[in-house]
Amino acid sequence: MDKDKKKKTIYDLAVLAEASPSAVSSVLNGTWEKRRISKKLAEKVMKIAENQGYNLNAQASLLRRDKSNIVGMIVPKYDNRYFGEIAEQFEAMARSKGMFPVVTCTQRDPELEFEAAKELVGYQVECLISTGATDPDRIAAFCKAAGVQALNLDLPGKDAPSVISDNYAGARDLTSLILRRCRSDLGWEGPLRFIGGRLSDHNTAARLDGFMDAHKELGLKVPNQNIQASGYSAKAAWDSLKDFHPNGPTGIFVNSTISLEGVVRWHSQLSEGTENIRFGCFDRDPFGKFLPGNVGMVEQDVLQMLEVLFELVGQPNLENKVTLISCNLEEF
Amino acid sequence: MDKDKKKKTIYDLAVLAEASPSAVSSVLNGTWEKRRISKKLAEKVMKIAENQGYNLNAQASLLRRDKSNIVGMIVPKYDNRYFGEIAEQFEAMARSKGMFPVVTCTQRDPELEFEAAKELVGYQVECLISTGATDPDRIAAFCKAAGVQALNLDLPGKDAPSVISDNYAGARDLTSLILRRCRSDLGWEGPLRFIGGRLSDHNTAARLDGFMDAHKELGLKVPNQNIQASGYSAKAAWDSLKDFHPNGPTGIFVNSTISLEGVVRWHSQLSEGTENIRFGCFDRDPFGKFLPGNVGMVEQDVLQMLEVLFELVGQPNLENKVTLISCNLEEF
DNA sequence: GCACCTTGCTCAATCGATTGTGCAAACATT
DNA sequence: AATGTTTGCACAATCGATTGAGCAAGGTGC
Repeated sequence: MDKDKKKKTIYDLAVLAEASPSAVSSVLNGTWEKRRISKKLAEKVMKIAENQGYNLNAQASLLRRDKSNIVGMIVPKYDNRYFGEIAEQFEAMARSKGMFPVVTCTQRDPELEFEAAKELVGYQVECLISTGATDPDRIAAFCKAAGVQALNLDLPGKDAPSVISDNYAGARDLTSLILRRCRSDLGWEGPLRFIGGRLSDHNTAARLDGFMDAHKELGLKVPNQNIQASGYSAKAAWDSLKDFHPNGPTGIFVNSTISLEGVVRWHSQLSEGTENIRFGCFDRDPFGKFLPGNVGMVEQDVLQMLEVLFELVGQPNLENKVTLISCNLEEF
Repeated sequence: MDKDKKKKTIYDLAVLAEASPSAVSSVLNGTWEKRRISKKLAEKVMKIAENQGYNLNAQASLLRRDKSNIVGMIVPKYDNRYFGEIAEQFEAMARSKGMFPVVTCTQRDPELEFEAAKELVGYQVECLISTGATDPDRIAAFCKAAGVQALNLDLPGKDAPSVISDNYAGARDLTSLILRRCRSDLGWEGPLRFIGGRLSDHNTAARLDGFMDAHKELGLKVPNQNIQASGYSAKAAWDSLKDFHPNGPTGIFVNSTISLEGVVRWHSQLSEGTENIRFGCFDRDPFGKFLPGNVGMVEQDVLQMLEVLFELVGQPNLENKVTLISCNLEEF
């Protein structure tokens, strides 16, 4: 049964079942009734397949069929809960819909993103989802040329439908919360600092808009040097704060949990005044709640995003519009 | 160029280049010099492929070739840094070695693990890595029957080579650290509690051994009710602590960051005495350092594990032995 | 007894790339 | 000029499964 290491094929089974390969194939892929194979032969074949340890060769099967049922996704990193949950839920939902998910992680590297996209298209994905991609339009263009559906998640593009969080509203509400808590906890009015992210990226820009508007509502002006969108890394966030030794109350809007790592490090290294600091973070981490000074986190609604996304999968001729999904603000 | 949505094939290119499909194929896969195709034709074909947006059909290519260069990995969850880093680094290392990684997340569900393993084998992976698998031996048996190499990571199995952390030593050292800090910070001698994990799983058992031995070294006995390996979930950890209101100093060994979430929740909900608690956690999280009461975390050496693992990939006739990788203990 | 339908399969083409073999033309050798 | 060698490619089989078409045996109706 497992004497010879070569994989069994339908031809091997056909010999054993004294039937034709096509009969074997139709039994194994469930079309045998449609093809008028007798129940007797079907059962015989299935039994033989079972104890020969037969396993379908996906390559051969996919090559011949017109639909692959594979959905591909690229994600930038697994270093935070947000993308981790996206990947995990995406896989679960795809499987529950009878599709085969392939997720690949591209390290926020534009070239790798594109290479991975090409590879996935080579694997005949029916739909390719670019999550948080640096250049989603380049991928969308490639997909279009290959006749593959492209969708964007988390970060929008103009050449494919996009499903993203309502970053503006989430950031505005978080900013208002931090400001309110600064006033109630510290008797301080603002303005806050904005730490992390990249202004060139759509989400950071939208969040900054919300940040500014929340200040405006209270008649507050934000000085330019308070905006430090220094990138997506803990070190960058720490660097942009390390020379800041507040001599009174202060508040910070932290743009992403990865930046939060740097902010918390800075916070913990201050020699004094840490009790006079309040901050909040766009994106959630289960440990965030227990960090001193943290007044709230924005949780992006991953499930809702993916549900909306999956409604688009397989739909032809979609408009390239952006769907906004509301976030949940959790106050501590 | 992208007028008709169908993908270009080597046959399309062959017509355009006025050459044979085999010539086109060898140009595109780099064997054209060996096959004595002229540089002139090669360049012509490459140019045509370029502006026709040609992309290799992986299915067709793999069907014909003997080596797929695909390495598959199943991971249980993306809800912690450890598995996230494993997935991310695995993909990066596989790519740097010219392999194509496929990682799939199986939610700690034994059936899904097995189904996913079968699917990956159907995709002709050359090696299948079971990470933290509930039943690695079942997967290994299946792989063996299909002639596919199986390897285990994080949790060992007896039917395939395994690369895992030195859980015993890591846990022993962490336990010693917590005990030491309990004495120095709180003037309390122990014994500690052990929270999280499953005793049926090898790693929890090994860590418990280390935990017990560290106590033994100090002549401490651990009562049975101090051992609460209640599973891998924050809620389970919280449940096993929620009725515990220490009336003096106490210390906890937390087995996994997911359990830590529950422990920290319990800790934060205590009405008094939180300053008399010390804990440490097996596995690292960047926010752990800032949690009040946390004296240290064990970081598993993912890079080293993967390097050792990749040395095994592709090797025939390996012994099914377990390789232990040392952990790093970080004290706060 | 003949036409016709149903049942239960088999045949052979096909998906797109790879690769061993073969062969004509160009070139070199004596 | 005859022979051998190299160059440059094309042919056709092949990987394993899928699927439209076809065919023989058996049954039915009149």
